[in-house]
Amino acid sequence: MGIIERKEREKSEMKQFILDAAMNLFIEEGFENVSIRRIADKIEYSPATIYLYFKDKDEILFTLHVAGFELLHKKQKAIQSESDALLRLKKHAEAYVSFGIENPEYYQLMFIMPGPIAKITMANEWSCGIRSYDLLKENIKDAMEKNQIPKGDVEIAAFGFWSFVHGIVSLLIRHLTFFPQESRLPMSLSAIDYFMHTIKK
Amino acid sequence: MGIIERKEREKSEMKQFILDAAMNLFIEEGFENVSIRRIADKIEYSPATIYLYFKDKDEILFTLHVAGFELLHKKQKAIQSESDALLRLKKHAEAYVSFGIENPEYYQLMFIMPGPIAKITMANEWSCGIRSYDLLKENIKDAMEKNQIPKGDVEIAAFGFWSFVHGIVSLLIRHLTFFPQESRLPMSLSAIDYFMHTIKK
Amino acid sequence: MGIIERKEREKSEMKQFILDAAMNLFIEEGFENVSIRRIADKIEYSPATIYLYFKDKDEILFTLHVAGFELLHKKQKAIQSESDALLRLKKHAEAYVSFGIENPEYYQLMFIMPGPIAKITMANEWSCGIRSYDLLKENIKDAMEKNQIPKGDVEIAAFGFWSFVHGIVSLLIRHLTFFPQESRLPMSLSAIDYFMHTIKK
Amino acid sequence: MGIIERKEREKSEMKQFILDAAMNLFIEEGFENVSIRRIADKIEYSPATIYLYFKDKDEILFTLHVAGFELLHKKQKAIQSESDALLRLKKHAEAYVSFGIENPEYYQLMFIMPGPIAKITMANEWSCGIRSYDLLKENIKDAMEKNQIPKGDVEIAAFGFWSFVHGIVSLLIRHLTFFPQESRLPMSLSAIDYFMHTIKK
DNA sequence: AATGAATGAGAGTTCATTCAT
DNA sequence: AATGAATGAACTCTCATTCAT
Repeated sequence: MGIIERKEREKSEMKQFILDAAMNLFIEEGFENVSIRRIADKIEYSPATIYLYFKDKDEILFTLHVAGFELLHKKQKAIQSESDALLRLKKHAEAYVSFGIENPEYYQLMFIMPGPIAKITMANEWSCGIRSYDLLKENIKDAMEKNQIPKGDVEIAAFGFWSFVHGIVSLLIRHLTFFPQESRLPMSLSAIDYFMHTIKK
Repeated sequence: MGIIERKEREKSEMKQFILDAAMNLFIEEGFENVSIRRIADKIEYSPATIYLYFKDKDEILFTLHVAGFELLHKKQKAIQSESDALLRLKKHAEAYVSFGIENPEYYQLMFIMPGPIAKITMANEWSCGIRSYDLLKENIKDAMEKNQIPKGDVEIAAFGFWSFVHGIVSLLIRHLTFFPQESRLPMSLSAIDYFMHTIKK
Repeated sequence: MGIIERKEREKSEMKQFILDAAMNLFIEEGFENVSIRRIADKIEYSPATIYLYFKDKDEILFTLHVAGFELLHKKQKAIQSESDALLRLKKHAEAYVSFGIENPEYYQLMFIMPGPIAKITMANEWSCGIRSYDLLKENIKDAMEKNQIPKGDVEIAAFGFWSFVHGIVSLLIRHLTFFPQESRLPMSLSAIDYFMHTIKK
Repeated sequence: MGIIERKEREKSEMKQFILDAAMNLFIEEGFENVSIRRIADKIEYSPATIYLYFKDKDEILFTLHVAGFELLHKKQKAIQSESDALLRLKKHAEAYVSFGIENPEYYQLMFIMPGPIAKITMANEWSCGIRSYDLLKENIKDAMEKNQIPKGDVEIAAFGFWSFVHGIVSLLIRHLTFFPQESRLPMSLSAIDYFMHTIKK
């Protein structure tokens, strides 16, 4: 039994090795420069080897995608302990935005790039994303019930809320604002602050 | 005299023909599949012919880009006549979102795709985008001054506002919501409605 | 009659116009950047127009080639009045080398580039070159007869002599020496000087 | 162990295969017709395969270039044992010229073609050529010191000497003489002979 | 388990040239 | 006389992927 387990452990270690390399390339050189060959060069294996661990390039991207959602979800669960619904909502937004700013390459993969997303929606594997969205809806519902924000259709409010934070990250990632690098997070937090302030009943 | 005019008309028609083909490819096959050759195939001309009308691929993308901004700006100017500041702000949002939903391929080119954006920001040609953003800031300032929305830093409020609508369009374009095609616009308008309702002082 | 003549004059003026443009491009941008389109751009005519005056690109190069020989021949005839055979030989060498250094692009066309030369030898149009070569042989024969240089096979001596000066120009044109631009001519003259000094009986 | 060696041998055989094909194309079709595709066609491999063995086209040309210098240098070292300085100089010339006549395609690559030369001088990789030139200068200096040829500036004399032999080869390669193929070498040797005879003090 | 070798398909671009007008 | 419009053929190079070993 030990042998099989060891083999499996080794296999998954190698997978992780490849994923790390891919993600690094991603960060350092941008999406369009991530190629199988480049990944292989980076880990000092041959391109063919990668195909022993992943069916094709898409599978690599998809796996990274899922890992990204794991990371985001962890961040969001961490603030779920906050008891005040409105504050929790705010922290939720802050966590989301800071995740996006700190991990722009993951964010891109998860929410912006057309290729991987298409694959994922097709594969009905969006479940990992839905989990996070459900958390958001719960928080909104809670805040509405506690009369902290105006009542309304939860689905729509959640969509709006998500749009807001997704918009912040998207604009920043694409450098569509002229905020200097270091003031991105503070500016975003200020925007969230203003928004939460106005929404408060 | 008529001859010159006809030639010019034909030339610009051909240009438009190429642009249309490029845009169609865009919609149908996604950005990474838009190549000079594919465009040429589509219009049943040789690849070399395209270079008679556009300097290179970037010029095609850039032209589409500018045309997109033209379209958006026109939509926004149309609602600028609204005298009530808050309502104007709302209409502004609605116009933006409906532009994005109606012209997803333009929107993608203008605000989502990495390639062209880099070229454009470099080329200091972002001016067409700024024009729209300035309109937004004016409207917000006006609404603040008229005490219709909470006072605050205009820059930040504008960033938040833009994030909100940009987020809506981005999510819809990437099919990250499960709203059926036909209910996208109504859902978006509802979200804007809820948002404008909460922001109102 | 006048009309026909005028037409012909205009035709040959246009030909010269094209040739000048080609040669300029040659000088300014190097051989590989001389294209029909570039020539056309330069003279502000369409590429097709050029084909009204020249059968194809090769004919342009060939014509320039002949013009180069004309220039060289003129230079050589100018020193032919020198009565001392040895001195005449020296001046011959100097004229050749200075022609090459002053008109590197012509020289290239005439003696270095494979394409045009192949065409020319095929077309048996080398006559213009032979004329210059014959002058050289005469001068050598004269110097031998006057006992100014060692007697020997005139054909061989002429070949050696030509090789010497051709070698000088070729090396300089290809920047195979590290002499700075301005000292090329003096260095070449010194080399000729040394050579003529040693050859003197 | 044998496996690795065999693989390496095969790899270098393939490299040589490509180089040979390139060189053949060179000879048969001239420089401007040497393209990656043509090489690939010739060896009946796909163009992409070539990139497994050479980084790019320049590397192929550069490799051929260096091989040429290796060949030339070997020939020159072989006659360096000659003790008489003047005779050594003569043999030097003969070796150079016979190298050029026997390997016209190498010679062209090394000393005549514009493209590769530019790359090489830039890359400061001209060292292989300088090695040969230094040998020449030594020989000339030696002959001057031994009073076998007229004293003078070594640099200039070397330049003149090199020009002479380079000129011979260049003229022959470009078929600018009408010597029949088989009498090229003898004619060249005769020319060297005459030249060495006249230079002798 | 790992890989060296190979490739088809495709990218953007430039060229000399033709021909109807 | 001049040209606008068009093109086929070529260029270098990169990619994801396969397969025998």
